[in-house]
Amino acid sequence: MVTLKELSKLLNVSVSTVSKALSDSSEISDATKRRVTELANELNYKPNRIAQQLKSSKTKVIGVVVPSLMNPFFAEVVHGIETTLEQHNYDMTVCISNESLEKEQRSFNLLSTGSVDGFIVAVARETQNKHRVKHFESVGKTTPIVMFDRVLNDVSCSKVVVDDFQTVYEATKYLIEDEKRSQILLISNIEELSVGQSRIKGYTRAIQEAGLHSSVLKLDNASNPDEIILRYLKNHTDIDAIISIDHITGIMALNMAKKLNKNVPKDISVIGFGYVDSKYVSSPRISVVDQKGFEIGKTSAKLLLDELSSDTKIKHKTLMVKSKLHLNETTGTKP
Amino acid sequence: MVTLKELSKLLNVSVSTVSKALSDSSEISDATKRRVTELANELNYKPNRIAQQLKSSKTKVIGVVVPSLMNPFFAEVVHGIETTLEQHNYDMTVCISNESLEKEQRSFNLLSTGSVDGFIVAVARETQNKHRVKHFESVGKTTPIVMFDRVLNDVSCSKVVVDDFQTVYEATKYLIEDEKRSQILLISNIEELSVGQSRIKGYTRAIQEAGLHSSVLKLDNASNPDEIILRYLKNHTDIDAIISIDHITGIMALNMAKKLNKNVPKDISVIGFGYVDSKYVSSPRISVVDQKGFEIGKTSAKLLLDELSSDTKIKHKTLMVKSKLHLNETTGTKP
DNA sequence: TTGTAGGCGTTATCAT
DNA sequence: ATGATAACGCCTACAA
Repeated sequence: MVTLKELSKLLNVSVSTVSKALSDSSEISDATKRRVTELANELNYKPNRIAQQLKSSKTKVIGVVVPSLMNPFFAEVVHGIETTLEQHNYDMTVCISNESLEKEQRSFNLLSTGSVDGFIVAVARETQNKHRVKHFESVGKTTPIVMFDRVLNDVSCSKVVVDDFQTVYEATKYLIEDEKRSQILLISNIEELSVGQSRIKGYTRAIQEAGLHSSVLKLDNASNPDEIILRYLKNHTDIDAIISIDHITGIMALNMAKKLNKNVPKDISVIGFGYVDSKYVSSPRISVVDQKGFEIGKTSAKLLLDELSSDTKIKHKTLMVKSKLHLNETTGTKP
Repeated sequence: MVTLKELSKLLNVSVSTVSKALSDSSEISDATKRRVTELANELNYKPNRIAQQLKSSKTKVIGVVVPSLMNPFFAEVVHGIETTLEQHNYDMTVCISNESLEKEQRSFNLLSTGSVDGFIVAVARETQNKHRVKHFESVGKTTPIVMFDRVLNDVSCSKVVVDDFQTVYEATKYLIEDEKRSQILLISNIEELSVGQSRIKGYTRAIQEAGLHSSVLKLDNASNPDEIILRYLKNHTDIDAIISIDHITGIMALNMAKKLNKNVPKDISVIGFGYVDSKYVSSPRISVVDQKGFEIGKTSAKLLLDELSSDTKIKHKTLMVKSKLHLNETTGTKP
C-alpha cells in the first residue's frame, strides 16, 4: 500500500505538497503537479479510505439490516438500496438478522461505533413481537435510521411504508365487484407481523362492506403449507377466489386448486403477493400485488442520503410507496 | 461519540491509562480499572472502529461482489457467507455487479483501498465473456480473493467450485438408467457461462455414453421463455424427460408439460436446478439438483478467513462443494 | 509555491 | 501503577 509519505520521499517534497498536488490545489505549481501525479499513477497510489474516514468522521457506508435475503422481497429492496447508494458513491454493509432480536442488536451496536453513517432496517419478527426498541433509540440519537416495510411506530425515525391496508382492500374489492366473487379466502403466513395485520384488515373491511363472509387461513409457518391449503380447499368447495398476502402461498394455492381440477380463473380467481417475476414460475401466470421492493429500496436510500447531506436537522419523514395490482392470467374471466 | 480523551479528562488520568484499563491490562490497579470501566459504561463508551482499523491496518470487513441478489442461488451464498463471517466478528460490504464488468471493476478498485481485508466474488457474466482479469490480478497481489461458482481459471486465487459436470452427468444417467428415459431434453438459459457449459457437457457425455440423441434448448434470455418451452414440447412430443440447468426454467417446463396434459412424472420426468425450496412453488414438488448455495457461502468465507489468519502465505486452494440430487415428485414412477 | 505542525481516536513502547 | 510520546495515513490551517 503506497502512501503519501512514500511518494513525498521519492520526490523530495513534503507530504502536504503531494497531498495538495493530488487534489489539484491552486497552491501548487503545474510542474510539481505533473511530477506528483505521474509517480502516483505509476505506483498506483490510492488514498487510504480508512484514514480519510477517520479524518472526516464520515465513512460513506450505510448499514443495511434485513431479516433475510432468501425472501425475494428483501433481496429486491437491498438491490434497490445498492443501486441508489452506488450512484452516490456509498457502500453498504449488509447484516442479516434472521428475524432474531439479539442478532439485530449486535449488528446495530457493532456498526454504530463509527463504521457507518446511517442505517436502513426492516425490523426482525422477534423485535416486532417483543416490542424492543432500545437499540434503535440509542443508536438513533447519533445516527440517522430509516425503517422500511417492517416499521415500529413508537421509534422516532424516518420510515418508508407500504399501503398494505389499502392495497389488499382494493384487491379484495376488485374480486368482489369486477369478478363477482363472493367466497373469498385469504391465506396468510405472516399474521403476527404488523404488515400482515394491515393486509388482513384491508381484506376484512372489503368483505364486511360487501356483506360477505370472511375466511382467513393462517399457516403458522407449518412445514407442509401446501397440504394444509389442499385440505382446506377440499373441505370448502365453495371458495371462488383466493388472495394470498405473502410471496409464496399464492402460487401454492394456485397449484392446489389445479390439483383439485378447478379451472383458474374460471372457477377460482387467485391473487398473490410479492413481486412481478412470480408470474414466471406459475401457470397460468399469477396475478400479484407487486410490493415494489426495488422502489422501496431506492426511496429508503434516498431518504437517508437526504438526511445525511442536510446540515439542518430535518425532522423525520414517513414516505409511502404504493403497491400495484398486476392482473395476469389467474384473474379475469377471459384469461 | 465519547472518546478515550474525554474519559481521561473526566477522570483526571492519562489517555493511555484509560486505554489500558479498558483492555484489562495487568499494569493498571484494580481501583482505577473500576473507576474507568464504571464511567465508560455510564457514558456508553465504545471504541471507534475506524481508529482501530487505521491503527491495526485490519478492517475485519470482507468485500462480497455478486452479479445479483435476485437469483436465489446468490442470495443463499451471501447468506452462508454472512453466517460464517458473523461468527468470527467480521462484517461484509456487499456490491452487486449486475453482471457488468465496469461495475465489478469499480467495486474492486474502491474497496481495495483499505476498506476490506479480502474479497469473495462470483465474476460477472460480461467479465467472463470478455476474459478481463486485470482488476482481479492487481488487487489480488495485496488482498486475498476467493472466487466461487463463476470462476476464472487464469486468475491465481482461492476458489470454491461446484462439480457441475459430474452432477449433471449423474442426473442424466439417473434419468436414463433408473427411469428408463430416452428422449431427454436439456433446457438452458446460461449456456455462455462456464458453469453452464460444464453442465451441458455432463449431459452430453451421459447421453453419448448411452447412445442416445441429445437435444438442448437454449433460451437466450428471451422474454417469453415459457412459450418457447411450450412450443418446443408441442413440436417434440416424444420428449420423456427434461433437465433444466438454472433455477427457474425447470418449474416452467413442468408447468408447460402439465399444460399439454402430460402426466408428470409418468409421461415426463423433470429435474430442475437450484435450491431445495423450489419444490414449494411447484406441483408436483419438483426434483432438483441442489447447488448448496449456503454451503458454498460458508466454505468460501472459511477459506478466506483461513488465508487471512495464517501468517505464512498459503498457496491458493480450490475446494469443491458437491451438489446433491433431491428426488421429489417429478421423478420416479411412484410419486 | 512549498513546508511545518497538529489532530482525527486508538494502541504500543518507553519512560517515570 | 501511571503517563508521555509516537505512529497508523490523511488533511489543512498556518508559516515560511
